[in-house]
Amino acid sequence: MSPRIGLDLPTILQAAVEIADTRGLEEVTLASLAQKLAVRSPSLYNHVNGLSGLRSKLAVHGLEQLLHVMTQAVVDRSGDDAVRELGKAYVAFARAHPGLYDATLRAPDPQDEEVRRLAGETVDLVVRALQAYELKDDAALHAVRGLRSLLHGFSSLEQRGGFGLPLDLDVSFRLLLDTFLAGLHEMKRRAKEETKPS
Amino acid sequence: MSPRIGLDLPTILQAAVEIADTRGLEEVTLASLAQKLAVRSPSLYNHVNGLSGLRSKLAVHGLEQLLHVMTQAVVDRSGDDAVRELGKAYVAFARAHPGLYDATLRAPDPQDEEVRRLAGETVDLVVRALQAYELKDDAALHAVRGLRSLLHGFSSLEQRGGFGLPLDLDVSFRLLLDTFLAGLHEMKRRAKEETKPS
DNA sequence: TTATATTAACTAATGGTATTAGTTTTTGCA
DNA sequence: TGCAAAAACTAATACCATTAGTTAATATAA
Repeated sequence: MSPRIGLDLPTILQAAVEIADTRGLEEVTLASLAQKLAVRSPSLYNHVNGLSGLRSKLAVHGLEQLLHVMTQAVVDRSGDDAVRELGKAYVAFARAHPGLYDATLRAPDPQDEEVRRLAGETVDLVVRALQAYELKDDAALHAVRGLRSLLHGFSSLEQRGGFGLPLDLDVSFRLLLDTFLAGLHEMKRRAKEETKPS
Repeated sequence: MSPRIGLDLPTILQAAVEIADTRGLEEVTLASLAQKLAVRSPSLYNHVNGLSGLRSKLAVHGLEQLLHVMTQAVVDRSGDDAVRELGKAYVAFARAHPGLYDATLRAPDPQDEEVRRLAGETVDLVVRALQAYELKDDAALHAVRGLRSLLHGFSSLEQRGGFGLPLDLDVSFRLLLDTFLAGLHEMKRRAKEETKPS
């Protein structure tokens, strides 16, 4: 029923994450992974459906971890505080796991059931964090997209060294989040204005 | 002095852009490019320094075009209007040239002189567009980073189909920009408050 | 007009990649 | 003790980038 213990998926993923985070996602090849695991590359096909299968599993693995740290960040918080901690957790994850973070964004098939489930859970989490702003209907979902755009954009550009300026990155990030939050408050105020014009 | 007319760099870049925008940046290989140009792949080495050289030239080419459309977008505009048009131009470029846009973000060497020059010019352009908000010192540069994060994040996620929700993307983008601008105004107001407390 | 130098494009060869087919070997269980 | 399952293996194929060395076209000088 179960011959040869050998490799297992968690071991493989751990090694792949290590390569991705230290050498970059492009360096995660079946060849480099097999070498790291002291195995011949065809052997990996017993655990993973080729390179594309490995990338899918890596993406799911990353999304799970990202959702986890985001979930931890918002427990017992609400409003600006929750959003700020959420943002810090997101950026911290991308910094700690640049390759794995990269992998989460190359989910080959958005059709993948697991990916869709995790994406949905993440959206729900952020919607809850944004409750304090009393956004109605689709507005909350648009805000989720906005926040995600901002977090991903900052993380992505930071990783690629896209910010050429000699300026403190943490300050930039804090200001960006502050500006967005101030904007959310303003939108909330405007919405109230409309409802009951003096 | 000049034998065999044959290929030239503009022709090569045009073909590469076409492949990138239709099939994705990963599909831009020396092999696929050579086939499209009805030439053997080693011949490309007479014009471009291998695959990495091609990617560099593609990145510069994309940055030039992006800077151009952004420049056109802000002429004779200022304040919210300028920023909104800038944002719309950025997103429109990324939508029209997904592969080329992708290439601009994988500049292998941020040391590249041409890349640095274009990046600097782009920053200057955006700083000018943000003049109306009277941001002092580094604040303007932080705001540039913020705006760029938001624009890149939205474009990147849109391209990767990262937004699973069935929600109008243009509305999301407009709201995001509005929120950011409202935030900028609020920051400006707060700064004035500090300067001359009533 | 002819000869030469320049250089683009070529062929051939090498090494790295993923992938498939088919074989060997280990190990749990009958 | 032997059998079946499955993991890891070897061998082979196809595609990729890249380099070395050859062929051929053309602008310019003689």
